[in-house]
Amino acid sequence: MSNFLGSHAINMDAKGRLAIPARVREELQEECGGRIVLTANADEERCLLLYPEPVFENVRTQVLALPNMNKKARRLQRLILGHATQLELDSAGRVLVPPTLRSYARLEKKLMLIGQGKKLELWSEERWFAWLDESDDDDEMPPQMEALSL
Amino acid sequence: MSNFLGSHAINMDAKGRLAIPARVREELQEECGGRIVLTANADEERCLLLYPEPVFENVRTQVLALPNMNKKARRLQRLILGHATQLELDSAGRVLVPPTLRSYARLEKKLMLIGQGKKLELWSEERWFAWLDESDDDDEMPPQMEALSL
DNA sequence: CACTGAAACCACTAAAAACCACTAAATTCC
DNA sequence: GGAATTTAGTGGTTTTTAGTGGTTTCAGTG
Repeated sequence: MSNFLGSHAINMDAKGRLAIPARVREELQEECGGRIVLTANADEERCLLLYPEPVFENVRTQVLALPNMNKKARRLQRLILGHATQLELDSAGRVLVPPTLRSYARLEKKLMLIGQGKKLELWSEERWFAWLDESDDDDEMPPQMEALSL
Repeated sequence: MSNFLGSHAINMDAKGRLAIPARVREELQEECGGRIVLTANADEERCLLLYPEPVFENVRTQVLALPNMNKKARRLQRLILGHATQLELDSAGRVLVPPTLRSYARLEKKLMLIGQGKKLELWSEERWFAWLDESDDDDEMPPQMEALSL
């Protein structure tokens, strides 16, 4: 099972292609032969999520199974399923990010790729740094988190 | 079973024809030989739903079976059944959207086609982006959704 | 019989995908 | 520590395919 860690600054070229860092590329080759799924993040942060294809299968199944007469559930479905795109790395180890995803996450040239265990997050560099500066007074801590000792 | 994913920006021409993106077109050919049903969405979002014909058969059966002394149920029946139109792709892979459906969903030139698993949603681009920017404070989260780890 | 509107057909343009070559950076060996 | 070799990253070019728009033909209607 994959285990993506660390953050990488990467550039997207004029055609919307972005070179996956070599380290990450190796992990992806091993895990899924370079077959990945890129989709939108469901919460309010406008970033993209990059899954190895077999990992996304679980996500897809879970999201499809939600009761879709509920408004929040429909929103999640539209965001996750409605943006999910299967992609493959090109001969140089790059992926072409579809225009709809590019504009959803407001991606321009400078991006950040953030390892998050079974998946990676893809942010516009600007938004990533802005998010780092934010504080999070509003929400409550789940009980499992209270018990952590890091 | 079909599995529509991802979003596509597409244009409708002056005759009301819209070109189904090649990826989606292939799936539709395989699933139902290009025989599809287009109908209205039942919830408050004014978009259209695009089903492979055999998948719509299930929907039709379920909706017909609803007890229709209830106002909400009657509304659902009128919207879904009353707008359902069977269509086929033309030689160039396009469908002609009937005028009533066009005006129901306020479709103009720029549209978005959104994969939602067994079906696709068709939105006016303007409305889709407006919906994306909405927040959804009002409704409650179903328990299955609380438990998700994506 | 003429006219209107829709549907099928056909041709062209533009965009995407695959291919290829170069530059820059890092690592290794002398 | 410096030079050489390998590898990562970048950009451009060509080829194919997808998308768009117009034209003709057929059917229905006044």
